[in-house]
Amino acid sequence: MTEQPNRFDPTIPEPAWMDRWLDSGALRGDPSSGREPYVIAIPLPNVTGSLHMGHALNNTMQDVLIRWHRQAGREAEWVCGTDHAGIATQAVVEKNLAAEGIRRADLGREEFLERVWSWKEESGGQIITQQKRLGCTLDYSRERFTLDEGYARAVAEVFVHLYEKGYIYRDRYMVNWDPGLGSAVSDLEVENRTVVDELVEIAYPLTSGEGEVIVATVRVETMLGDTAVAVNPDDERYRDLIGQTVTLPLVGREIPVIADDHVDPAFGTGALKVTPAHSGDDFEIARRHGLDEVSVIGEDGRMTDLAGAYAGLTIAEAKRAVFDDLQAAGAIRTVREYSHDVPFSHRSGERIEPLLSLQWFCRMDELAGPAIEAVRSGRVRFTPERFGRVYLDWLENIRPWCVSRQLWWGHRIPVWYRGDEVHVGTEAPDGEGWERDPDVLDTWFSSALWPFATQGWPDATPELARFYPGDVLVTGRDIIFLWVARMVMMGFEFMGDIPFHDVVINPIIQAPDGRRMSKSLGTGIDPLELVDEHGADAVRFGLLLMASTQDVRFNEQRVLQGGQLVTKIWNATRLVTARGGRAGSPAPELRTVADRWIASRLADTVTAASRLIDEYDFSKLADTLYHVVFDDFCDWYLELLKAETASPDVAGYVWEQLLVLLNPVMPFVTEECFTFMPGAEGMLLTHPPAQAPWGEDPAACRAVESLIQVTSELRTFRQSRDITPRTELSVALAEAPPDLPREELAAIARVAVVDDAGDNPYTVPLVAGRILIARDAASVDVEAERARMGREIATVEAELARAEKKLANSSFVERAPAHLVTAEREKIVAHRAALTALRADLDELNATTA
RNA sequence: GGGCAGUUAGCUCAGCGGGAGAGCGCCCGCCUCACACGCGGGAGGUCACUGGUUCAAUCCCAGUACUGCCCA
Repeated sequence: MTEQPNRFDPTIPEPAWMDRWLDSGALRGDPSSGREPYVIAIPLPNVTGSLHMGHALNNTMQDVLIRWHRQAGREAEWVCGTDHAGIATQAVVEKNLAAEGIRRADLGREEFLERVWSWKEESGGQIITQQKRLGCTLDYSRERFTLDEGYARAVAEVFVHLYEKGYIYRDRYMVNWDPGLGSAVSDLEVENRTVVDELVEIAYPLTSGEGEVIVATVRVETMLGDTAVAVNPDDERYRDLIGQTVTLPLVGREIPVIADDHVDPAFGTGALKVTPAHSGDDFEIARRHGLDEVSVIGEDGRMTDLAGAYAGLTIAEAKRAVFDDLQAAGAIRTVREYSHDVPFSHRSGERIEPLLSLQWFCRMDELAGPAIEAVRSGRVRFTPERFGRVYLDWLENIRPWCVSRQLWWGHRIPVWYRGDEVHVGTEAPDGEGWERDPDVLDTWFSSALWPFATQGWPDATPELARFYPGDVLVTGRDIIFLWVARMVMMGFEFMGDIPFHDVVINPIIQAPDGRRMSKSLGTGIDPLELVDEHGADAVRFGLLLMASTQDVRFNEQRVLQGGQLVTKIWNATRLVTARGGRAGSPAPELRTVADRWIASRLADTVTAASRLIDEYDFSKLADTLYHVVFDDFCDWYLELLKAETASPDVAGYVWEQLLVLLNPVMPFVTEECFTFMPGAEGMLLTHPPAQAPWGEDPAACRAVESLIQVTSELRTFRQSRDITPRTELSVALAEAPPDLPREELAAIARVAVVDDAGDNPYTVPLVAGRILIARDAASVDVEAERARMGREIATVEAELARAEKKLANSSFVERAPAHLVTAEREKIVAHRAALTALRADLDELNATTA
């Protein structure tokens, strides 16, 4: 064993420790070990991604869990890998190509995909390396990619199965068309933004020639595809018109006026133009009434042939032209500004174009049933609990999922066509002339299979048998619908069981100013830079401290606090070993009150830490460990050890246990320190869990609490009288708590315990009782002392008055619990005694100096 | 429009029926034989507002005002 250096540079040993953990084989879960598995599937990062603050927190939380349970003897498997991330990855490669002046279409599908694969091999998956820097003990040996061969087989299998069950179907239906992407996207990939548009009122003349109906729209160009005008059946203004027809201006089509409850009489004129092919709401109305669906806008963002004279124009051009023509025809009534919410694509940021398109959908109702029941029954539990409600609300109102995407990078839909024939299967059909569906599946379709596809499904592998279901999912609330709910649904459908029993929602860490942390806003903070600066342990600790049940602003001070703990751990190790503390020994004998106290504190901490892990309260866990190290172990126990009122073997034993407890949170410094403890064997990574075989010792705790209280009072006394810490005070403890450990007090507070504090001593009141300090009359500043005593007396008088007032309230005495009433009575006795003593002191002071 | 959070010390956050806590910052002492990246002492809060329940409310209930997020 080498000697422990004076100072610790956290960044130096980190890579070495990661290598040792990897070499140990302990990160690879062994399905044949016979131990109870503990499995976490990581929220798979995009292969294009790099580690941001959200990942850093999320991954640290998981690493704490996996390390804790690994120490506890569970067969730990933390599933590792990346997502092919269809849109994001394709976009990166397209951007690189654009720099060379090449477009995707120039290359063709095959060659483009080759480029994507080679990009993936060279530049993808950087995040895996970054996870190692954070100290994450993922099973890197089983790293998976959602587009690797086995995974692709699972995806095709799932598609075919769902198709055969009738859940997956192809339909021409209203979709969210993302013009920037040139693809449909799901409802979940759309966000509403408030925009100001021009609301135009257009007059549609009644075909009968008697009057007109005025409709309002922000999408003038879509009037070319109108197939009805709808009014509310209860709207008096239009009651007579229902059943009549109007003639569509510019187009000349005769379209009916229909009644539908969905129409809001208060909006616009109360008459709604119905464009089934280009509005979700209108589409619903049209399906209810069997109206024609006329698509006037195509997937290329241009007007179709059905738009007649406007065919080929872009949407913007058509908008202008139609408006001008309506104006010329005298059909425009009013134009005004109108603020409303419209959908935008999460992906491209462009305004969504709702249109009819032939796509693959998955019906979700049946799949949702068991997933709803799992959470309702508590088999799957959310932390914080309220997110279970969010999950249920969505599943209870679930709609079909558009699973096809018009991209190249992804799982190609396993469907082949030949004329009117359709073949759905994991393999291409026999025979000539079959063409495969060009579309790929929504990336979330494949990530929904993550918990079992990573274990070899559909093959019956040993891993699948042991590592499914997993235990915990730790993730962000933004993907409760996109991912969590779908994993539960797919888990039931294909494994017949839940994928995990706990879902822990990690908070979102905002920028220090409260804005979102984002690269584009320039508000991002790179966790790896923090690791460079402060070390991974400090960053992990700081993030955990920030991890409450609500969103928090990033606070670098928490990372600094982690850095302080790292230093403290380092130095405490030096002291413990210098005093002869060892690791690897059996539980030692407790010889002193200090020993009994720290043993009790350890027992308490082991219990608390275990409970906090079970409750996923990482912030409290970090805080608890911080305070037991700083306050209990270093501030008091090590001081008592230096004063030789505690035992080195106990110090060594307790410190080893504390290092074990701290290890899941701060793996690097604890492993490093452990190596400097004589007798230490192996790594903390696989060390047995912390033990405190003595249980709690309330008597020792009370004694040390008295010691701490009296010591603190004496320190305050010194400070207020400008008495240096080195000056020994003579203190009479006659009225101090009887269990106050005197030898310890003498050593730690630098006092001489005397029987008689002489004439006219200082009185220091305690919570219960008081101590007397001998006075050196020569050093007294009489005026200052008189003032201090006056303040002291006033404080105690106020306390006394408060207690008396409480007891004077008969309702309190009658209704409050007896122990509280008793406590107040005892306070009165103590306060009166203290007052008597203080007043006597003051009289004495006045008398001797008069 | 519906829902969910939040409003506590200068800052970031805990606490959640019986006398307000932490870390940092601030002020004052200490180079005390592990640590000055340290130790000790201290100042600093009508716990957003208004009502209600209770012997007792920062904590429970109702409402108001802001702030953030989700769904439509």
